[in-house]
Amino acid sequence: MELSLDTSLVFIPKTISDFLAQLSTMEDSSQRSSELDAYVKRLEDEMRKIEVFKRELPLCMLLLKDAIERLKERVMQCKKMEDRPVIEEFIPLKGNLDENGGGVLGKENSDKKNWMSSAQLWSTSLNIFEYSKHDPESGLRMRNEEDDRSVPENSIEPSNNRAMGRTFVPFKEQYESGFTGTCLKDDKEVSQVPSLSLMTPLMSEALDASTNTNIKSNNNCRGGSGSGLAGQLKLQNKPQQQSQQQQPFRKQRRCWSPELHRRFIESLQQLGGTQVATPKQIRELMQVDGLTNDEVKSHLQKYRLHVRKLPASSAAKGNGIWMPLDHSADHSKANNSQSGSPQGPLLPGEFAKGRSTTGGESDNSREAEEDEKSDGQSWKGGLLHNNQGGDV
DNA sequence: CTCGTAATAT
DNA sequence: CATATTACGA
Repeated sequence: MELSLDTSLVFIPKTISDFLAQLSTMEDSSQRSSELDAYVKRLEDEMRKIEVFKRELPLCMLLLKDAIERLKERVMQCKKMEDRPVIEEFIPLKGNLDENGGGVLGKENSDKKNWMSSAQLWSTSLNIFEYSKHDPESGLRMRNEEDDRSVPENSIEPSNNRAMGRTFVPFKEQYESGFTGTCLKDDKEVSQVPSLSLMTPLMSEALDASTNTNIKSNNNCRGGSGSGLAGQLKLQNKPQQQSQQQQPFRKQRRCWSPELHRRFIESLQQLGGTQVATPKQIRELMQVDGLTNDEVKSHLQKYRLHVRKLPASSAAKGNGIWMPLDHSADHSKANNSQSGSPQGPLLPGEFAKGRSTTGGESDNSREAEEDEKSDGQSWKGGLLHNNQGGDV
């Protein structure tokens, strides 16, 4: 449905040569140059857009830059002698400009154009976060189904199976099948929300170990981006000789989507607060496929920190604390099949916190744990302008 | 091993 | 600076 772009206003020539040719047919030279200008501007706009991905799309950048440059030359020429027919064959940009990483070799680059359209690029408040209000679990990869497909052949990291073999990340690109949310038997509206899926980090990427230039190509959250890995590359060069001291690849960063975070929060609450929940429990409760303990642990850490930092959230009104779990309008669902107490009193809150861990502080500020803003993306986004502490 | 936290990387 | 990953001690 993304084809409803308003391309009506601006025509999109098939090729730049096309464009130039068309341009040359124009009589009015001023129109010509303005057309040219507009086109250049559009090119520049787009280049700005993909600027973010310049690492992933170096060639695109190149092409774009080239095109812009040349067109600008045209503009110059145009402006100078306004009567010269501006035809000239342009360059490459012919029919198919597919050069996705390492050559997908015609396997199935058919949808390669989709990944962009489905991804909301250019962050700028596009959408990512607003559906967090009442969104269904749009695209989580639940692990209910245990659909762990076997690791593709190019898994470059056999030795380091964290979580003992159950957390390996499926490398399948998920932008096409998207979330395997279908596992939710409970009709949790497995909507076909475009984009928004659990981004699998796909840690191992084809990377040139010899030159140590690791291609960190797809690191954006949801774009599976290229990741052709259709099995055509001969990236079997798995350097195991230098396995001793080097671990050149850091795991791909996991992006905590609002969905994920939401689940995280819920699990957290069900477990009784940030302080009593343990990463493993949380992870198990979340039932998100591919999520590792460490990731949860890390997230927990961050979460705890933030929660500690800004304790009072909405104090202005006597608007006490609203239990952060109610938000969604209606979960009309029985309950999770977790433990023995279905639909029990959720939100046990946290009372006993005899955590005599390292500090032994028991006097400290009260429990500020459940101040989550109920919806994803909370601690930093919502409201951080309530400084009653005073200090700046 | 898991958990918590610090160090470190992006 | 924020966030995620890794390292390390308990």
